[in-house]
Amino acid sequence: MSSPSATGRVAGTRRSREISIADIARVAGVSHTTVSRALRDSPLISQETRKRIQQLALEMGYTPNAIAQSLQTRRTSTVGLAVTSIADPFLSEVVRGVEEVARSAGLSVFLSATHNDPEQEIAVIETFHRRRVDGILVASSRITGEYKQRLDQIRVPTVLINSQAESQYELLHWVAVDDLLGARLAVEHLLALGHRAIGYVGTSSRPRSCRQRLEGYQAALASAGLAPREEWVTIMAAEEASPQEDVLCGRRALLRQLDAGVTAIFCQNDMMAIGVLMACHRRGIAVPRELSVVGFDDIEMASCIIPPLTTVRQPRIELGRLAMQVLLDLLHEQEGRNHVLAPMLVVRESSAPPPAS
Amino acid sequence: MSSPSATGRVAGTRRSREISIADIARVAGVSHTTVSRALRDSPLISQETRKRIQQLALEMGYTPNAIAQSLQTRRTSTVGLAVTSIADPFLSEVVRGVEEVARSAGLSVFLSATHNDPEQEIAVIETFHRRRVDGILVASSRITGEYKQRLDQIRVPTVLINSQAESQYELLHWVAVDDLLGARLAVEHLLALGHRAIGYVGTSSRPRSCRQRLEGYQAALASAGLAPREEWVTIMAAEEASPQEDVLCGRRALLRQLDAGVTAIFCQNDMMAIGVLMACHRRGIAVPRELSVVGFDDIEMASCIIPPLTTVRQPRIELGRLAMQVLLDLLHEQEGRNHVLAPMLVVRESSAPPPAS
DNA sequence: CAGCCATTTGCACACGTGTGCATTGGCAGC
DNA sequence: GCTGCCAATGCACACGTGTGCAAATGGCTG
Repeated sequence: MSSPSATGRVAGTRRSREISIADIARVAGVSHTTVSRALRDSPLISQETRKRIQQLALEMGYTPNAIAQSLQTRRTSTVGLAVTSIADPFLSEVVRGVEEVARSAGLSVFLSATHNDPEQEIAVIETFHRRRVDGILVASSRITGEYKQRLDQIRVPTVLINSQAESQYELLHWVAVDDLLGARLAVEHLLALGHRAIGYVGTSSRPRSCRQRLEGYQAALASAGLAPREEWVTIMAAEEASPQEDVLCGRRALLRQLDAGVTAIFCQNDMMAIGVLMACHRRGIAVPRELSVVGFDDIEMASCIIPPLTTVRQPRIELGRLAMQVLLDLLHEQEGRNHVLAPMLVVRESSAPPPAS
Repeated sequence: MSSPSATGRVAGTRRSREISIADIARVAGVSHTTVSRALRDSPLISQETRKRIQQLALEMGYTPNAIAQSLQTRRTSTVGLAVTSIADPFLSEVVRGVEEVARSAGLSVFLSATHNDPEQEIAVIETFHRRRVDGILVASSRITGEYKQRLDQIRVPTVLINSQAESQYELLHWVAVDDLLGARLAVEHLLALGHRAIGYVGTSSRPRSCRQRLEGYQAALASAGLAPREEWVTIMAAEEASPQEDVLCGRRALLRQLDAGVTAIFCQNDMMAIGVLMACHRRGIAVPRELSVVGFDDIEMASCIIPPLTTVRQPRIELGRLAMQVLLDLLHEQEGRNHVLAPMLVVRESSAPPPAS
């Protein structure tokens, strides 16, 4: 599969030591103190020497050693971002938002994947701590209660994004989308179209959003005077929280939903909805004529597939930006405010009135 | 849009100093030297005190300070990864592969976006250097010749992934997919189906892969004894290298391609192909009956859309893994071998014989 | 019993930068 | 000329960890 081609120059000549302020000091005939101050534009240093030293630093190709600075100042200007899956289209946008804000604030971002495994999540956070990040962001966290006290001990400002842990914790900050509202918007849309038998397809890999969206679904049905039937709800068992897995869950769920006799399906997320659509395509079921399908998230793909998916839009980039903003506030010793973002219904072409029976 | 909800505990109680090996030494009644050695399992320390100190460290909740370690050892166990766009489905997988290998080697990854802007790419690399990363990975690099000498000065092991820079540079290492071969596979597939008027749609935002795929396209046509016509080739001007932009380019390109009278279109990547498909959908053109469309990359979405896209699969995760592996070799003072990965044709349902005219 | 060696521990310095305080030199005011 | 003040610079230490070398201890051998 792979073929060697060119061979780069061997890294034999060991990387010579980087030049430091001491080197500049030697050349300039001053102390390293003066250089340090000159480079930071300290008013203690005369305009003249300041310019001279800055010029010299430039000529010598000096790059400040952030490691040494961090050790001294006890701030690394670094944050850790833990996500369940890097290739998840939903999380990609969140990461993008985080990086965007972090970068403009002069912070660098460590990215690590947890694969939806609490153990790995803890390991990732410990690594972040070891590297003395100034703050930590965790998307779809599944940290359990027993680890909370360790987090308390570490005492690094932490913000959770759409936490999947069932128990909240007053020490942690968070940013999340209102799942309950989103689910209600979706189901009310289907009800308004005339559907009466509406199914819900969720996954156990994200327990909290699954439960909350289920509750929103049930609330909407109840408001319409409908008693939700047990067989309308399909929760697929899954450990991994990957797009592939979600699609598979969606595909597998279709049969059960059809057996339950629903005319519309509300899915926990877009990938599962796409799985349902693919299964429909395979079985020759016309969407939305015979069956309506609604997703959740509004990932890029939702508008690209055929039929374009009716879904609930989560402000994904905004979620990342906001989480990073909250973390910035915490780093500036301000109190961090938690946020609940409102999702939005996006009607496309995968939903329509039920077939006249 | 957002509503404040709970208010977290104010971070007022300033994070007390982390405990250090000196603290452990004090409690254990030994010197910090002994603690340092004991924690690193040095044979210089007696089994007994080693155990005792390790136990103590555990009880006191000690976490080694990687910053201080880095300053001392001059290795940060850190790599920088620069990508043009974080939310790009192609790059997401590459990032995933990189992170996977890096993590299993005990390295942490800094992630930064360059937005396909050489200036920002340089700034990102400078930041990585300031943080003294052990190595740098750049996906879709656009670094120009004049910056090369600066890179030479920095002297950080660097590996390029699918570099878009036209001029190669012997000091840098790289991993790439064989664009020329991929394009030939795609076009030969269309030729085998009977197409004779085949178009090419590319974008100027990734000049190198655009050129190479164009060359592969031309080579395939030439091999079939066809003289490629100028109007069959559409290169869309674009600065940004984002999925959205690519889709737009694809949509806009369709008209020109139809005017040129082609019966099949080979696109520089899947997002552009999706753009073409969407434009077809809008104009009521049936794919593949009236027009065949072939993409490049084989992103997740390619198999989810309707019709499922015929495309050229790039081993994306493998690309990331391999790049990181080459970097690891370089870090271990071994010579780094450059690699060319072979892409693979994936035939789905967006390609078929041309309509009988 | 002296001397040697192995084992275990600590001293002191290094990594590169930031900063409180002391020091130096120049100049104005008396 | 002396004093006081201000501007400019340097000394020395700190941040937390790793390591070469010296030192202490104890056991063993000649």
